[in-house]
This record gives sequence, C-alpha cells and structure tokens, in this order.
Amino acid sequence: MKNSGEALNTNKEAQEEGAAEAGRVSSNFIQNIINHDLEEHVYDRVHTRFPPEPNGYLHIGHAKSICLNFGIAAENGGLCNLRFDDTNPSKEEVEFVESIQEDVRWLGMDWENRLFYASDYFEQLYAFGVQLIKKGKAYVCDLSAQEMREYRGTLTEPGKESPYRNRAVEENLDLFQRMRQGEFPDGFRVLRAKIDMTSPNINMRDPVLYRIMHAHHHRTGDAWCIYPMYDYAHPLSDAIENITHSICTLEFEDHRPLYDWLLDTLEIKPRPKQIEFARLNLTNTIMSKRYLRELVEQGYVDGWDDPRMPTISGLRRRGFTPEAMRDFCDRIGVAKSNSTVEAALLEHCIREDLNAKAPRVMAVLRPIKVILTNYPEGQVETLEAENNPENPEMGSRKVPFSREIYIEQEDFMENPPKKYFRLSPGQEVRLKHAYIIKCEEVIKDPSTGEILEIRCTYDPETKSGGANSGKKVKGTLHWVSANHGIAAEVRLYDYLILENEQEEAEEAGDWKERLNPNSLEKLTNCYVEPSAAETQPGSRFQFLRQGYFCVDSKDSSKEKPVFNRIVGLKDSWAKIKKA
RNA sequence: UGGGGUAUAGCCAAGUCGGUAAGGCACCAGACUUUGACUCUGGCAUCCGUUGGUUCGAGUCCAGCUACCCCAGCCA
Repeated sequence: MKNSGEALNTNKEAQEEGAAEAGRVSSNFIQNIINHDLEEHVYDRVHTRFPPEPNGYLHIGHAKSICLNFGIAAENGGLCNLRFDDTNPSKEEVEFVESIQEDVRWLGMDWENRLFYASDYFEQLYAFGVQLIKKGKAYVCDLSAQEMREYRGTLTEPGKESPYRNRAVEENLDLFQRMRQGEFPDGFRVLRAKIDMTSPNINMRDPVLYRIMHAHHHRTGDAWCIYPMYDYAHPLSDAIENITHSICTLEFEDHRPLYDWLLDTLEIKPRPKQIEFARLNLTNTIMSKRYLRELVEQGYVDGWDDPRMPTISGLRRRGFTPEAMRDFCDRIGVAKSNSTVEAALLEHCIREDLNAKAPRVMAVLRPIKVILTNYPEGQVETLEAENNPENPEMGSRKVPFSREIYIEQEDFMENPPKKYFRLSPGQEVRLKHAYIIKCEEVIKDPSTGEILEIRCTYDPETKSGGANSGKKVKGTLHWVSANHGIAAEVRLYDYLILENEQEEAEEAGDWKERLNPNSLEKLTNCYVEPSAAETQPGSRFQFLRQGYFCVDSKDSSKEKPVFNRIVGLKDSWAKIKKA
C-alpha cells in the first residue's frame, strides 16, 4: 500500500518525465491547480474524463479537449475516461458513438477499459433524485415550458417561485415515480431542484433535473421515458467515476455553482472540481457544429470527412497525422481567454512532422513537355534518388529518365522577370537527380501562340552524383519522364473560409459570404513518378517543391491514383513574385 | 440596470514569494542548399487594456474606468 507521500512522488515523477519527453515544461493554469491540489492533498491522484455527447462528428476543437484531458492525466500519472454524455436520446446515435471512438483512438488516446456512458448511470441517477426529494431539495413541477420561462425572470429581474414548489415530499416521490412509469406525456411535468428563484445566477433558479421524453434511446431502448439534464447528470457521473478534475469549456462557468450544489447537497465527499478553459477557435474555418452541418447538408463539401473540414475525420482524410495534431494541441496552450489561433500554426505542425517522415517523390501537376534533343531516342536511364534528405535511413529509389519529360508549367517563362531561377530561353537549370539542361527553342501553336513543347539540350557531364556534377546553376526543377509517368488526379485544397481583415462585421450568419469559392481545385492531368503510384490509401509523400500529399482513402485506385494536398511547402518565391 | 469571465507583440502564450517581460507561430535580414523547402544565425514588447494609488521597486498588490466573451433550453 502506498502512502500518500509516495503517491505524490510518483505523480511528480510522471509529470517530469512527460514534460521531459515533450521537450518543454508544461505550464498552464490547469496544471497549476492540479499541482496545488496534489500538494495540499485535496486529491492524491488525478482522474479526468473526455465526455462528448454522441450527436455529431468530432472536430479539431474536440481534439484540444481530448489532448488536454488525456494529457493532463498522463502527465500526472493519472487516468482519463471516455464517457458518452448520452442524456438526450432525441439527438444521439450509435453512428456517432462509433465515429467518436475511432477519432479518439486515431489521436492515439487509450481509455483502456474505461469506456462509460451516462446512460449506464440512469438507475443511480434516479436514486439520487429520490434522495434529493427526500431531503426537500427537489420537487415535481407542473408548470408548462412557457410558464416556467415566465417564472424564471430575466437577467436583471429575479424569478418567482413555482406554485408547485412546496409540494409534500410524499407527493413528489409519488409523482416522480409515476413520471418514470410513463404515466404522463412529454413535457407534462419535470423534476426541479429547489434552490433560489431570486439568484442572480439563472442556473440556480430551480433548474430542471429531469424531463419526460418518450424517446428511444440508442442504448437503453425504451426502458426510460424520463431523462436527466446535463446539469444534473454531469456532476453525478463525475462523482460515480471518481473524477477529480472535470475539465470543460468556458460557457459552463455559470453552471459550476449548480455542479457544486448538487454534489454538496448529496454529501458527496471528495467533490470533483470543475475547471473551465477556452475552446479553440481557428482562422479560416468554422467550428460550430450547426454550421458544419450546413456545409455538409447543403452540399458545400462532400461530407463530414471532406478534406477541407476541420473535423477529425476530415483532417485524417486530408492526410494530417495524429502526431501533428497532438503537437498542435500542445503548442496552442490552455487558458481562459477567448482566442483565435492562426491556421499557419496548424500548417507548421504538419509540415514539421512530415518533413521528417514523408518520402520525397516527383510529380508534375500542370505538365508541359520538354524534349532533350541531344538525348538518344529510346534510351532510358534509371537514376538513383534519395527518399528523404532529412533521414538517410529512408534509403533511395529508382527514377526512370528519358528523352521526353514533363516539367511544371510555372517552371518555364519565355520572358522571365528578374530573380527567376527557373527555365527560360537560353538558360540552364538542373533536373533534380538528373542533368543540367539548357533551353534552346520554344515550339508554339502557330495559330494560338500556346506553348506546345520546349526543346532543350542536356549536358551528359553533369549527371547527378557523377564526377562533374558539381556545376552550379540557379534552379533545380522536378520532372517526370513522359513515357513512365503515371497519370493521376491531384486535389488542391485551400481554406474553407476567407478572413477579410477590413470588414469587422463578424455577425453570426455571415460566414457563408466568406466561403472560399476556390477551396478545392481538381487537377486531372497530373503525372507522378512510378514509385508514387505503388502505394496504399493514406500514404503520404512530399511532392518535391510542391508540398505534402496523401493518397485519398476513398477515391484513389491503382488505375487512377488520387492525391490530396495536405499542405503546400513554404514558398518564398511566391512572396518575391508578389512584390 | 443582474451575474459570471477575460485583457501581456500580427496570432497563441509563460510569468508561483512584488526584483526589472520565457517560448512557439508569423514576419524581416543573412548563411547554407541538386527542393526558392529544410536547417542555421540575427532581428522583432523601455513594456503588460486604461487611469490613479501603495512601494526603494508593480505585468504581478489596491481602487476606479474601458473593451470584449458567456448566461433567461424541459440542449450539451
């Protein structure tokens, strides 16, 4: 048996290990509270929970909460439960309990054998209700919803007491039991806490604890026709699971007095502590469940897992890694001020992760043909190409080279501006892993002026890795051999929402006006080098000089590979061009 | 005119007993470069919403003011 001193020590060690692993000292106000609680022996352990309602798909805001709850537990040698807050059957579905588990697992979190449902506690919750009635702290109220609203008062005016407030305990007990029995229709009566109708905090004006709802519950079926409210079920579920720190978002701050009232009234001894933090806001996207649903239902996107969506499933399909997501959640921090994190930080996190992991490959998205006039017809060379300069252990691959190749349209300009390092008439560039070539002639369609092909010569002395490969040129281009390239589709994603700096009008409904009409660009005439086509859905690459791409998990096939752009590479040329 | 919160750089965010403003992203400059990437180096708050006060000393303590967010579901 450990004494509390040892337990504390273990916690501290775990915390230090966690911090060391992360390479930084984790410091946020929640950890400070926990440090204090451990030192003062308010608790001798840490137990958190992630409590989603299964009424939709998880998004990156939930990821913040998941990382926080599981992370805080891990850093303090504690535990974190996954609990479905399924107290409103009219909104909840098994489809969501499944997708939520998939998403939490994908993020790398392990709830072990601690998967719970608030609905598991319905019987206990009912018993607590009976206790409250017996203590004279709850009563059955017959006011209609409309009447109750009127009795509640307003933000500035106190409410008034319900005429049913002083019913006898026996009558309340009888009525509550008959509510459960299904004797009354929906909305006919409710169970209410008896607190204070004049409280300046509206949540304390005799809040509803139970409502009648003849609805089929995804787990309890038709066993119940009364369902507990969040404010009632949550603190008690926390207590039942021996949660120490119940972390939720800011809008529940006003509910904490009720949370505490319930636990104190029921004399639950080491009371779990509710702590509120600011939810995540991200630029260039929307996070509200309602708006996300509109995007899906009104066809602005292809579904909840559309790669442009901020849902976990969307980000996963886009090609984000769990590691990058966790890193992001670490970096944004946890505090109580409403804030909006720039999308650039998320992009940085995925770039940093993939820079180390993703094999390099060459792909031409908007091809233009280059003919090497002095390269023997029919000859094919197999060039050696490193897979990742950041990580030599990733080895190398073979890339076929021949007389006709494709390069990127934007890598050639007939009349280049200053500082243009790429191909233009008379200029030399290196073809990555291959030779230096020189542009000799531009073939155009005589009627339209469109460039049909570029004729170049190559310098056989400059083969990469060869004795004379040291020659320096300004530019290096990626390319794909015309006869060997695999045709592919590439989907370029951009922000869903455009931020207009000038207009400060950010009223609730106007997000649709900021929808980016170009959030998806499909390129169907792309060529990737052969090695990129022999892959599994979900595998990720860096397309040299372009960005990070992921084989689409739904639409890609052997015959026609489909790649999603996860994020582009940083592009300082784009900045120079603009200036 | 009620209650609960929050204000530190363009964006996040540390700042524990009051001792002279961490870190990251973004941005700028340079080095390196067979990816205009990566990496590296340097720069980027005389100042902490504001006005006063206490103090040898205030982002931290006190008082006032201002701005923004949340709350009147039988949603969570």
